[in-house]
Parts: sequence; C-alpha cells; structure tokens
Amino acid sequence: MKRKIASSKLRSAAFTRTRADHSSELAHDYCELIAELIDEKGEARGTDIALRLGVSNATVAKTMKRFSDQGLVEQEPYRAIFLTADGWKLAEDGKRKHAIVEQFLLALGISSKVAQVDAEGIEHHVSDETLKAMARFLARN
Amino acid sequence: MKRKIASSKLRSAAFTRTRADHSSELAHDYCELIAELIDEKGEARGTDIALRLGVSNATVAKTMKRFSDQGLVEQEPYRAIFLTADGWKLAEDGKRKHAIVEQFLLALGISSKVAQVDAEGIEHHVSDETLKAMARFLARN
DNA sequence: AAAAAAGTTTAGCATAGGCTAAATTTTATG
DNA sequence: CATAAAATTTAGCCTATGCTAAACTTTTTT
Repeated sequence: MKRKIASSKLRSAAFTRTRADHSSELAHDYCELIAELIDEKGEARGTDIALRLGVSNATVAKTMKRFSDQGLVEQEPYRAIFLTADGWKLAEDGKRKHAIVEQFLLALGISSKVAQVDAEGIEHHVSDETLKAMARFLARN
Repeated sequence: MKRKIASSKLRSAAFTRTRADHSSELAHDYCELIAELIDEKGEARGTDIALRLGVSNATVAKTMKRFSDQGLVEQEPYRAIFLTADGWKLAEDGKRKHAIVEQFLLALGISSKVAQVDAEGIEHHVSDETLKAMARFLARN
C-alpha cells in the first residue's frame, strides 16, 4: 500500500503546485511586461499594459494596487508604474525562462508564432531541472 | 510600425489564451482524476477526489455542482460522481496529452518525480503542433 | 437496531481577477 | 488659455476557487 499513498501524495502535490504557480504567474507576466515597456519607452503606463495584456484599464489599476501592496511595483497617483527590486527580479526571471522555453520550442521545429504563444503558457510551469535540460538540449543542437 | 502592432496583438493573444486555458484546466484535471478513480474503484467519491487533488470536500462539492451544470459530470445526492460523454472526452484528451508530455520530459533526461509534476503543469498549455513535435521526438529517440 | 464513523451538503466567508460606467486628473490642441 | 482628448481612478458588479463549521445522510460496527 505504500506505493498508493506515495503516488497519491505526489499527485496532490502536483496540483497544489499548479495552483500556486497560477498566483505567481500573473505577477511574472505583469513585471516582465512592465520591464519591457520601461526599456522601450522609459515608463509603463496603465493603458499600454492593458493593451498588451488584453485586459481593461480598470483591471490593470486594481492589479497594480495589489502588486504595490506586495512590494512589486511603485506608483504615484496618476503617474506611470515602475518596478521595485523584487519586481525586477521577477521580470528577469521570467524573461530568462521565457527565452529558454521559446528557443527550445523553436529548436524542436515549432513555428515561431506557436512557439511564442506556447512558451507564454509553459514558462510558468517548468522546474529548474527541466529548464536546465532544455538549455542543455539547445547547447547540443 | 506594422511589426509593433502585430507583435502587440500576438502578445495579448498569448495572454488571453493563457487565461482561457486556466478555466479549462481545472475541468481537465477533475475529469482525468474521476476517470482514474472509476477505473480503479468503479466510482469516484468526493472524499477521494478531495484527497488526491489536495482540496477540501466542500470545494469538491461546489465544483461538482458547477461541472454538473456544464454537463461534464452526473451525480445523485449523496452518491458518487460519474462522467458524461463530454467529461470522458476531456479525461481522454488530458490523459493523452499528459502521457506525451511526461514521456517527452523523461526522454529529455528529467527525473521521474519532476517529470510528473512538470507534466501536470505543462500539459494544459501545449498546442497540437507542440504535442506533435514531442511525439515525433519520442518516435525518433 | 442503536450508536459511532464516514461521507456529503449547505451556509457563510474570503480573495483573485475580470468587466462597465462614471468621476477625476493630466495632457494636448485649437 | 480654454477646451477637447486621453489616461487614471473609483464604485459596483460578477464568477471561479478556495476555506471552515454545522447539519444531515449513509454506512459500518458493536
């Protein structure tokens, strides 16, 4: 019976992790995008974030308040949004993972559009071990 | 400027798809698990689902009511849960994807525990194109 | 068959993430 | 510089997922 119990635990651990991933996913996406906008234009405005993320301005505003409470972003009323040190960390991390996953998919022969979309979904669910294996594969091919 | 606009659209499309994936993700997971339990024990009880998914009984009950409205599962009061034809379809689809992704990760050299957990997260975000490429890779190795 | 245990349901609460519409502020233009 | 346009904020609403605690049913044990 040990096998059953162990596999049941592993199973629920996987689901639990997936749920946890989801809450951090949005934070990664926002920070990554804000970093991009800052690079491109020097600042990240709510409207631009909303446009690129495909959500309403109001949603962005509400989310930014939450992230501000969590110490990921900084913002003065009616001003653009900037990242805190923690926010930058998330952005860098996301960018790194995204690049590896996307390159990996391309190396696997996936078309560039699909690789971009799939990488977006996958990047939040790859462990370090898998990421390393992808990087290794890339280095070899 | 065309490039910018196109890439912005693709970008938001990716996020939009990720959000859509999330709502169907839970349905896939539940149906897959219910199918497993039915195979194993002939029926899927709320308690067993809750245990394996790592959530409370109440959460399972509430979710089952929702899924019942959506035509994915069937249930009599105080009785076990069964899948509808649509529910079986989701279960089969999830099982197929999961198997391919997990095998692929193993072929890449990932340890079995991590492959299982990562596959759980990744399976909901791979397009058919990527899935086919993974299958192709497996066939070749 | 009565009592205990196990399982299910319900009620009530919380948070995250969406939306629209209206109010407000900032920026750009005539 | 006054007004129009653009952006931001706020209010109010919704659904999906979680939880605990209490009530109720079913099953198991004595």
